[in-house]
Amino acid sequence: MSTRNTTKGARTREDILRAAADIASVDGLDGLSIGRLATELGMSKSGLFAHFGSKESLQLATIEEARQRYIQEVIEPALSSRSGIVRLYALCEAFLSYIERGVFPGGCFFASAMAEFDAKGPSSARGRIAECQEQWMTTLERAAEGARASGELRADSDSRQLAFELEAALLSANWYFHLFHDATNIERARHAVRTRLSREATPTGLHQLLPEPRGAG
Amino acid sequence: MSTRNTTKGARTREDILRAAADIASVDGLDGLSIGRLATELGMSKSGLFAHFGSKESLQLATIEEARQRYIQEVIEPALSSRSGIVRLYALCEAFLSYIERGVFPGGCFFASAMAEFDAKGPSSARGRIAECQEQWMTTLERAAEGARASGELRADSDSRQLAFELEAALLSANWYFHLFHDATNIERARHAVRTRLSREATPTGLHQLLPEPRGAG
DNA sequence: GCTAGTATAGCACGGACGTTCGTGCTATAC
DNA sequence: GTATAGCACGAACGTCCGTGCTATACTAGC
Repeated sequence: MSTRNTTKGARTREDILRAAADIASVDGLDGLSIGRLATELGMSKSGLFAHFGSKESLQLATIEEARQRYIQEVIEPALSSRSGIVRLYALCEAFLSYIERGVFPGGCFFASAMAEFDAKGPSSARGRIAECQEQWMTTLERAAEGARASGELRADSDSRQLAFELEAALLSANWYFHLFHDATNIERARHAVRTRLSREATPTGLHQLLPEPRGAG
Repeated sequence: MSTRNTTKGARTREDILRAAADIASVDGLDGLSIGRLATELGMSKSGLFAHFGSKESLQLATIEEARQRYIQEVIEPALSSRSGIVRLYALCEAFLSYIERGVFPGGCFFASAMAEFDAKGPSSARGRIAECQEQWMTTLERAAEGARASGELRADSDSRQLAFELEAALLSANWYFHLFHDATNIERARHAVRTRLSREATPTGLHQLLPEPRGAG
């Protein structure tokens, strides 16, 4: 698949980054250590290190790897829904599914990273994480704005506020699901998303949210 | 004040724990290092270490210190409000104010700690953090339940669900406020809390939420 | 099949970590 | 005035960290 058709070095690099993203989702990007990563992959510290040249560079590359996975597992599936309130809803559902599926073993990589760097001083990793988070919020906001423009959300709807509230529910689902090992928290977020969207929807939008009438496929 | 009236060792211990809670709110309980803590306080690593005997014990004690601060700065002020929807609202406002005031330099200590231990394996620190978080959720839930019992929230209201959604807004306020250095996110949470409570409130409850009529003080 | 170049391993470094130990202050108790 | 307890100190430990340097193994093109 994505391996082959490329040089050996590039392939091991990908292997490294996959493992790095998994570990970092659990232990954080600072907790990710080169020695442990090398052991886990059965290679030497220095051999692994040579691929990146610095820990900071490894962290940045790991973020990009996680970003690709996020796009593939959350964004793209949802963007295949037609725009409007359905897409907005699909984005939320795609996120919750991504948590349930355990795409990263430590829960959402970006939630973990955001929390880790939240209050720390500036660094390139922190900056990149903030960019990613901002971009995700904007994705939600644009979807809401699209739904509003096509009359599926109320005209006086505040898209950024709505995005904030939806994201709040999604994030909390992630935290409490893992902290208490209790999937009920994902259902709570689901419920919150649905009622919040229903409240903000116009009758037209509400109709889009309901299951398709028979014979539509 | 709280110093004096106690032995010297106990006072230093308090000083240590105050600094430890501040540092841990920024760098996490694992990122909290004994050497750095000692340097910050102008004392020796070993002298400081002797107060606790192990890093794990220091972490536990730091959690208790943070818990006391949280109770003093969030819980107690809110519990002085009379029970019902007003108290529930006061709890949310007290939390947001606690974030704004910067009671911990790294934002909410327990939010940081929850995120840090979220996906990690069991440890005494993780267990204690989960307990604290559970207790806070229960505090919100009980306040909601009280409001429902006294007819200020709708009879079919789901108190735990409401607590989850309020907490979601509060947590996200904390994350995004610090990540983007933008206090707008606190206002968004404020707005979310108010509308969510208004939606769930009965006419009686709604009246409680509005500013007091003149002459009431 | 030899050579160029890339990929990995080996080894050593300086520093920070948690932890232990022996020692010296500085009060209080006798 | 001497014995005792509490508190803090400096030095050292073993381990792990990120990072360099150097040599060896592999791989690809002629």
